[in-house]
Amino acid sequence: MTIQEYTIGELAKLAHTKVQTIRYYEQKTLLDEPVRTEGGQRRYYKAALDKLKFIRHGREMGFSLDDIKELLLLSEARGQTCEQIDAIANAHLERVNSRLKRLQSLQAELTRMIESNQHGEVAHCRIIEVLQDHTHCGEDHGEI
Amino acid sequence: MTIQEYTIGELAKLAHTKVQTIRYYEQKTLLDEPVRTEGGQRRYYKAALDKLKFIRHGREMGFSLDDIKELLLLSEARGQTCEQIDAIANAHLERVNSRLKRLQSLQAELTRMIESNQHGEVAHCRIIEVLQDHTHCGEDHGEI
DNA sequence: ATAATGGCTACAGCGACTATAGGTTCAAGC
DNA sequence: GCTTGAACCTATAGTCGCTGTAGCCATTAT
Repeated sequence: MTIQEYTIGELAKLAHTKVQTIRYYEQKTLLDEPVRTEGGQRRYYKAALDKLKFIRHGREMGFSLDDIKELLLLSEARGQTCEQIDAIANAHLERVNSRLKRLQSLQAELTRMIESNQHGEVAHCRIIEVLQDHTHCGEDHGEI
Repeated sequence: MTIQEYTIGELAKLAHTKVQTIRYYEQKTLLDEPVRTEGGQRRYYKAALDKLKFIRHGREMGFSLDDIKELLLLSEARGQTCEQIDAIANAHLERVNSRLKRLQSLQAELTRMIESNQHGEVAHCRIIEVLQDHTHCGEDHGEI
């Protein structure tokens, strides 16, 4: 009985990723270089699948690849406190919070703009007016 | 008395943009090619400033450059109804709404994860646990 | 033995900028 | 008129996180 190996395609399917994405993560050193067949094809063990799932889950939660790289490192440093991990997660939450605020005021402004439109001629289109003149806006809005 | 001209740097300042961004918009044909001095430097009239402000305002509201290009075109087609303009704005609002939803559930999940953390050793770090195992999540979350 | 499938590398492209290098032009002060 | 320095010019590469392509090679099933 030999231990189970996966091809890159199987790994991709199991982690709901694309093959290229896996190779990209390897290039960015988030995934270790796997063993290769004599012909040069990648073969993975289950540990790689776990790591890949960790990365994908982190991405789904909006962490950057750099954040995830550090989280992976820290997660292997057992025995220490998880202060740093907490800090990364909190910093990310703050970014999400501020994006949320901006998106909410953006939504309000778009809704207001669209609702006040009279659907008449372009010459009196409220949407164009608002875009032309910032003072029509009720709030300040930064980037998205 | 001659009509007022702006250098690219003045235009940038007035529209709170960077000089490179203006050249980028010209390259992407959102801004017309301006007149040039004998030495080859760009000189702008006020119409270009208005257009640039329109573009910036659209970007702040999250419209893509392609959307803005079309909005600019439509805004100059006076006499027609603004159905198409309305459609672009509504499509954008829908994108904003769905991004908002995803971001809200992401925020909830991040908050839950961080709050349930015991701040102990990495071996028992709840944040790492959640990232390792998707079943810890209360909700499905797509991309950001 | 062959064909189908899947793997390999290397590179280009997305969107909306931003930054850099290496050179030229302009406006102001002397 | 001359010099200086700031602002301008073009062209190109980099950002982030992938995704897609081209042209070739390996593996597996029949």
